[in-house]
Amino acid sequence: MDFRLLKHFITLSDTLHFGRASELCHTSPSTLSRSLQQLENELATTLIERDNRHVSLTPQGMHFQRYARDTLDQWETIKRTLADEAAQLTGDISIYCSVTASYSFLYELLSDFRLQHPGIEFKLHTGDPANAMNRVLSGDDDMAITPRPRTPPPALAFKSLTRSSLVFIAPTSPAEWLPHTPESSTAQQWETVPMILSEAGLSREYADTWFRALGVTPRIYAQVAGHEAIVSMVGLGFGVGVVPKIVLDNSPLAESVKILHVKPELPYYDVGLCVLNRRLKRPRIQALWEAVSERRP
Amino acid sequence: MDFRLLKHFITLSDTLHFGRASELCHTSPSTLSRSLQQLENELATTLIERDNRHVSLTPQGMHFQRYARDTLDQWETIKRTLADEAAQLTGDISIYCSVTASYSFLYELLSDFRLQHPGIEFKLHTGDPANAMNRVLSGDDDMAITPRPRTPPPALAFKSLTRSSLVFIAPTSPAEWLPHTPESSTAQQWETVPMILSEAGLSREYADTWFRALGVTPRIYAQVAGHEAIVSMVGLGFGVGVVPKIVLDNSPLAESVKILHVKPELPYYDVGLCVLNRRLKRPRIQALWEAVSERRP
DNA sequence: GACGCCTATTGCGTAAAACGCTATATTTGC
DNA sequence: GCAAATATAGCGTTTTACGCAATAGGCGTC
Repeated sequence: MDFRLLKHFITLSDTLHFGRASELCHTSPSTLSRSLQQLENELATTLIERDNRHVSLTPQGMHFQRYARDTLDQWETIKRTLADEAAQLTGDISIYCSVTASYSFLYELLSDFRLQHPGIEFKLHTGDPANAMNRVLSGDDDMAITPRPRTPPPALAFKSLTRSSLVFIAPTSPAEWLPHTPESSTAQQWETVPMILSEAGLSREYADTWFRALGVTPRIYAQVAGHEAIVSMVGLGFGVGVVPKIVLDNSPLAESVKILHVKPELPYYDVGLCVLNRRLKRPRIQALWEAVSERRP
Repeated sequence: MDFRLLKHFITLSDTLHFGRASELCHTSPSTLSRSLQQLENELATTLIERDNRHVSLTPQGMHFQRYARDTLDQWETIKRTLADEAAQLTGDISIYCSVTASYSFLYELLSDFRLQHPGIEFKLHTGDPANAMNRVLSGDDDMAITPRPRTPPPALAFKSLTRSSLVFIAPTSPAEWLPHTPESSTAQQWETVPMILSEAGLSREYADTWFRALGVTPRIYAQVAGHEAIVSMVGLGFGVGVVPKIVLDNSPLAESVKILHVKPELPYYDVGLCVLNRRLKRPRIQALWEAVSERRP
């Protein structure tokens, strides 16, 4: 069923005259006759009673006329609607990040963008930054805020937002296992410290590297998913943790812990936004990506 | 826009895979690809984001998917509806007849038919029987109950319902101009009688013929449209009228008038149903026509 | 009552378009 | 890095659609 058939039928049912209708449709009477035949075959119904001299609608024809008009109207409506939607970006963008990132970066990142593109909805998923890249690679989320790995997968595009340092944190309450001179680290003063580390992710890798350089196998008290939980456990006095400083700055438990200024310091790392290269073709993703580039000159 | 494009799009948006969708559509992947291109061209929008390895719906695609499903649903619905309507006759049948006919014939004519074809509505127009054939010939009404003329127009089909005689009627109240011996008519006793006749139609023609045979030019007191009004005027004592006996039999004023048994008697005539031959092709008209044939064995 | 006009329909030759096969480019997983 | 997967463009063939001209039938008119 082609919409041209509907147009032909409507014109015909308005004029009740094949010759005049064919002119209005910019076609020949024979084409119009065949259009109507095709329509009536598909519907297995007579829509227009006609002979060489008279043309009139059957009851079914009147009914079908309403259908045809509605259908063409709806077609015009969807065309206009889709054009409007294309002009104004719409759809969802899902972002995966840590709770900390949702506090610290996101507002700044999205506040302007939301005003500029009110048709776009954001779906925010928070969780352990260690999963961030996989969530993007698997397509579960469009974007993620994550520490930039040393060698990002080629399918991902990366954009730095800020740098942050990893820090050791200890409870402010006293504990006998606290290293006495964290500024000059010795192996033996760290061997008995109960450590609270990430299960995985860059902070864990950096911490492991740090201990290996010191020649120490740390006593791991707990492995935690999510940096925020590390702050909690350290604040409760369970041990010493390693977290990005930015997590500490945004933590409501910052008072319960203190930074241990160890030597050598843990490395800085980039925190940035990542996205699948191929999703950058999506207009709304591309728009956000570029908005991030142009932010804060 | 062809509905096949919509089907292709829906299958594609369900499977998100050109190969599998093409099998479901019983076509080739290249056809499917071109269907989608055509659709996107007509809509000037990207519906499906795709590369050699991934297929996904855009926001517009999701919106259009709803439209496409609705549209195909509506198409199936109208097909079913029209098929039902075709199985059960529907539409209007308009009938023109005199008030008398509407009392006397119509109930009998239509009562069974209405039960058998509840989808058909009747539009009843009453008026002077003299107009009946013209109403049908011009297409204003589908059918009419009318006296059968001596030579019916070739475009009309005719079917007798009953015979009726024309009668002279006079007021029951005395009047000096009343013919004293209607049974043996003489010219002079009729010349002064105030006659109340139809303006036109068969009853008028027959009356004229009757008077001409008698060699009398009647004194016409009033020319009336509609036999029922003749009974009224005669009942009020204005003169002598000529009406079909059946009108008298159905008149509430029958008590106010009496039949004059004139010699020679006015002729009988057929009262029947007429319809345009070409309208007999309409199923509902044909059904009624045949129901009339089979009525009352 | 025969003739001529009007008009929907059909036959047929041509034009267009749609289809499927194949090759290609590109991506992904091992 | 290689092989498998897959959407798409090119191209030859088939199918479909179009319009012209002829046909058939109804209707008004002389």
